[in-house]
Amino acid sequence: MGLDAAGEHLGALTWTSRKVASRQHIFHQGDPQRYVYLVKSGFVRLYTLLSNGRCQIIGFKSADDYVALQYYPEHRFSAQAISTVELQCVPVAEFYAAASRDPQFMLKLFNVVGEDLFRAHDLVLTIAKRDAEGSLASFLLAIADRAAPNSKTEFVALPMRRGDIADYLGLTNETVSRIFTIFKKRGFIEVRGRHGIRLINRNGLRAVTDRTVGLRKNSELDRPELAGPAV
Amino acid sequence: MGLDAAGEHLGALTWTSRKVASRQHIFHQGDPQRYVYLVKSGFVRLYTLLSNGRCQIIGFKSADDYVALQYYPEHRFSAQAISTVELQCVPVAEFYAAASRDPQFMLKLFNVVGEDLFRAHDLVLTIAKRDAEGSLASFLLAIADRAAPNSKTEFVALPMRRGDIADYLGLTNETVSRIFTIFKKRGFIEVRGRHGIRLINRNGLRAVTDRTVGLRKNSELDRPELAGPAV
DNA sequence: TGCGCACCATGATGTATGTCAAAACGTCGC
DNA sequence: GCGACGTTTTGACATACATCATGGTGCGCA
Repeated sequence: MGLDAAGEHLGALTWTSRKVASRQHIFHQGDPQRYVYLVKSGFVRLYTLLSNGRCQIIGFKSADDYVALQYYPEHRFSAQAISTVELQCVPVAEFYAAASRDPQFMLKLFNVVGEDLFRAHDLVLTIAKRDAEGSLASFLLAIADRAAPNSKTEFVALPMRRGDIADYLGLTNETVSRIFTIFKKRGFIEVRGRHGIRLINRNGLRAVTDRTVGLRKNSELDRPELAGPAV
Repeated sequence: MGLDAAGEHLGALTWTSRKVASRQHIFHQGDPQRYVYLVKSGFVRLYTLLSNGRCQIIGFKSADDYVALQYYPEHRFSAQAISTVELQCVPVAEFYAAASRDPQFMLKLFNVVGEDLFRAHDLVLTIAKRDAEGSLASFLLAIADRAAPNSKTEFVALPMRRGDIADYLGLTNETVSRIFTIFKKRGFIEVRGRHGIRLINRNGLRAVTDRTVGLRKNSELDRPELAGPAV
């Protein structure tokens, strides 16, 4: 998914390296989009600012993730470093011109956005009609899996602050804090300083994950029927 | 965005028409993906079913919208008709093979998914940390705009049930119902039978839209700084 | 045209989580 | 290693919304 996998045509592109200090913005929502970015190291948070000043975090990006992978004149959200970040940047016009010449790469980009879409849907599932414990449990498991897929390591880095998690899950930092304490007391996790935890009991978290509110026995939902064009 | 705009290469594809009755499924989450669909008329709801039986609606599709526009072996959500629906279907393999031969069309597909992604982010904004009135106001304005962009017509079709709106916004049908009544009493809307409303006071709704809960004065958020690779 | 059922509306009540306040803690600079 | 600040934690309280219960209504079908 990184530069290496970008196909031969892209090697010729004018990638520029850029280092961004923690808390600095990479770009702002509404800015004209000049570059497509690829994260090399560090963590980035993407957020939208509403007219009333509210901040909703819509995702976190880390190494090998693309940022602002869209073909649109202006940025639709803001991107801010939450740790020291190293990026590679390529001018948008050049990027898409090259991609258009390489259908295989274009398909790959299509898939990357498709994954982002899937993640966005997942975020909706995580926050809608789920109680706060469920949301946080879901988040912790997801971030652990994303950092080290099918790994059994217990340590998980949490580079973002509690407030960032709250702004991501649609909670308040107080609630996030309280639930960390609850999970700690139940022996699900162990807090290692401010930027990391150890997942001691993943199954405990998984059990919490299924809890929801607002569930109504919705009839006729998933009855297998024939798919495809024939009737 | 429709078949017409699909480019010359796609005219040769074997599109099949299919008519689906209300409440019938087009495909189920987990089914192997065989076709890409293009809605010609009617309304479709897309939803995910969680292990605990909860149903989260992640979107509604209508005329000229693609459904299941992803390059992935199985469907990641279910699609169900909420009215009589006419579809056109094309086998996935054939679809992407043709798209790969037409970079311009591939780029178009990329943009369609990009729009879906934007909508998904918008859904997150709509439901997270917003009170129920804000969510519903947002929803009504969005659906009105989508059905007839920059139009002043007051009538808006609501083909889905109250429960569907609830499952979309992360509320209960009772709450949705109550808020419809509130909006009615305030003179924002007028309910026209079960499947339509008239937007009488859009600005009233817009005012409600900005209300949130859980807002904390998040410092250092959107201070304009320099974007791009240079520093 | 009218019946019946699914959908919708409204009421009473409990609870999760937001809000406000203040103390404790970890981290970063010196 | 020390101090100071921003972050996190904890507590007391308020409230919006889910829940449970019941009655009302539009609409599809005979």
